[in-house]
Amino acid sequence: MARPTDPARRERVLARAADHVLAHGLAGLSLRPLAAALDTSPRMLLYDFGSKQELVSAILVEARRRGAARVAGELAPETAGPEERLRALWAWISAPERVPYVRLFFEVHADAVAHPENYPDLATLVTDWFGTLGATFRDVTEGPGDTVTPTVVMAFVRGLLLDLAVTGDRDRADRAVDRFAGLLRA
Amino acid sequence: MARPTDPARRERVLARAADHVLAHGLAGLSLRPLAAALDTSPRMLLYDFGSKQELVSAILVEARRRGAARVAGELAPETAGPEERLRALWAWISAPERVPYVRLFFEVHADAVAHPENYPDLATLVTDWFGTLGATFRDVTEGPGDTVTPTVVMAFVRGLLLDLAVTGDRDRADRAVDRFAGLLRA
DNA sequence: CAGTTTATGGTACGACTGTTTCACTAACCG
DNA sequence: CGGTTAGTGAAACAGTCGTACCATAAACTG
Repeated sequence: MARPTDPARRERVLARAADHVLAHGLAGLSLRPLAAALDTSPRMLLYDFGSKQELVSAILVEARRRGAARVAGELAPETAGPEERLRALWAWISAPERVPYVRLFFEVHADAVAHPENYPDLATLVTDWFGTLGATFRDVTEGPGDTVTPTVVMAFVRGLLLDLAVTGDRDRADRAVDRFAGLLRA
Repeated sequence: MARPTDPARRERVLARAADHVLAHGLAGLSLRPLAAALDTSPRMLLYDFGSKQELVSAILVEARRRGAARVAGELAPETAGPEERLRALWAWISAPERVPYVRLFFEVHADAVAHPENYPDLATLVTDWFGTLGATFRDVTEGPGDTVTPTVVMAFVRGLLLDLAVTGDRDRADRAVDRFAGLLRA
């Protein structure tokens, strides 16, 4: 034996690569500029990740991991009613700090819709928000196996997020949340 | 003077190019394969459109033109209530024939969110559905200047479209429309 | 016919892509 | 020390990209 491997180095590079993708998007990603921005070389990226495709996968997993880590802790005080929880969800997901994640979310999903063969397990990625959201909106729900309520809420939130991301009209978006919250209460 | 120009040829190529993009997406588009699929040459594509960027713009305009031409005629029988019109809107936009347009819509918007500088007038593209939809949902509206109602409806529809496109779960999507229609009525 | 303009083919340029190969250094074990 | 393995730099490979240049054919006017 000799010179033990250093797995932490790969993780450091991965973290900075995820930062870069969250800041600049996935579309134009290529190894040489990415390596330059990360103070490394395309040689090392392939040494650590095998191929560009595997690097991208690792970046997406990392981005998803970061998002999931936060949604668990910061969301859903169980006490309030569904209307307040919708507002909390919207406030959290539409906050400026979340913009990079939202951008990446839409980028990946748009690409997945166009080329599903590259994303074998993406359908589950959409539906597994329902685990947390089904719990969050349990009392508006009709039975424990109800997937329709989270579907409705998430469809509205995602659609409104896209609207906000494109138009930047936060005022109109916030008022739309008010209106939708009113519909939920009635 | 000599040999008069033939503007119809450019339109023929554009129509077939739009077909190709609607079928295969914008992401991996490049001139040589596109030209091959269209029985022409990259040389001629640039001769007709000036640059790839201008070609893409023309294709997007053409795709949008086709979609707008249909939505005017096929939608919104003014007689029915808002619930029926929502169902009609959903049935129309989620029909299998619309899948290519929906795919392209999400692809363009995702790219626009990541790189807004390339789409100077995209915000209007999102909001001008409100002209037609504001008319469609006029009676659920609070006054003629109300943009919130169409925002809510379109957010729900777009988000649910993305869900359907990714998961393919039409059953759950249709039931979500039922639920949302119930909320609108109440 | 000559003259003029549109349309087209072929080709090459420079830049960029992901990946591979070769060489080399750095760090560890016995 | 020698031996072994991890890490790394530089360069090259084979390919694609958008585009520009040069020639030439095709269709028209006078």
